[in-house]
Amino acid sequence: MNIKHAALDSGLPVKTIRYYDEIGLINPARDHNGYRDFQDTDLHKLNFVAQARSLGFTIEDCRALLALYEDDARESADVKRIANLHLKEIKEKIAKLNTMSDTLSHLINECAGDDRPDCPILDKFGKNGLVGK
Amino acid sequence: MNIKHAALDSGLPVKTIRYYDEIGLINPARDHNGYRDFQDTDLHKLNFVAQARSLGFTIEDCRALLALYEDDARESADVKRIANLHLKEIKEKIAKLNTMSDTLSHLINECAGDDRPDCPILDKFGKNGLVGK
DNA sequence: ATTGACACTCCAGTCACTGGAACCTTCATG
DNA sequence: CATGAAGGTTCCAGTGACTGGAGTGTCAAT
Repeated sequence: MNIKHAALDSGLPVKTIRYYDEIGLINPARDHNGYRDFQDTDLHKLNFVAQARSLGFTIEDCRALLALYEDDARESADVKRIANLHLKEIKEKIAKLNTMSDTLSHLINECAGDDRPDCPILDKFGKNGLVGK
Repeated sequence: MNIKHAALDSGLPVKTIRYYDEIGLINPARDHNGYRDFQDTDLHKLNFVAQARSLGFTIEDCRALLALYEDDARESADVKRIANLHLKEIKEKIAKLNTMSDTLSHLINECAGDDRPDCPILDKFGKNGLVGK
């Protein structure tokens, strides 16, 4: 199976699949002409990685998860630990973005958004952090 | 005022300030010895950028906002437009992360997290996308 | 024989820094 | 005056996870 098929199957761009090969996340066989030849296990891995990436796991997480996936003697606790760490990071990101969103929404609401120069957004950026120095 | 003072004043790392100089976001004067010499306007700009960056604006956004900040003839509508675009991006990121968080939480809840290999997280990663092919 | 759609590798760029090496300046101390 | 510490400088490389492009090779069909 050629790389285009693998791309269609996994939903990943061809370029990304080549990249995953380059960094050793997958290791497809090669045809006589040098073309990658994807077996079912390769497609399986690509789908696995695509799923994990879509949930925001890093490539290194994916590497670890793939290793566990292929390890019959794995302990689900190891998987859960990685997932929980990642969930924590996601939640931290959400919290940060919510703070940004709230602050920015507030500033935007106060800005007239007309043809005059007065702007609470710029005021806030400019004056904060200098007050009291 | 030397770069360390500027760093303490703005809360930005020294390296970051040098980087902002390199990309032309600031343009501090130089002493006879080649050291950067920060004036009040430079500190002002650094604080401005630090504020904007903490709200997630890109460097190019910061450049545009700084230009507006220094333009007496600006229209607040221009500022508001940039801010609104950015807010939209933030909200999209939050939505994506919330989806990730929900999916992952669900999977984690179903995983025993013990010494046995069975793991719904890996099952989901491995089998999804292949079903029905 | 040629065309078009594939495939391949390698290099550069993205974004916003960050770390490190190698070097210079300034000031205080022995 | 030598030395050392603590500041400053530049330049280069690396981060993560791709992505775009150049230049080239292969294959099937016309």
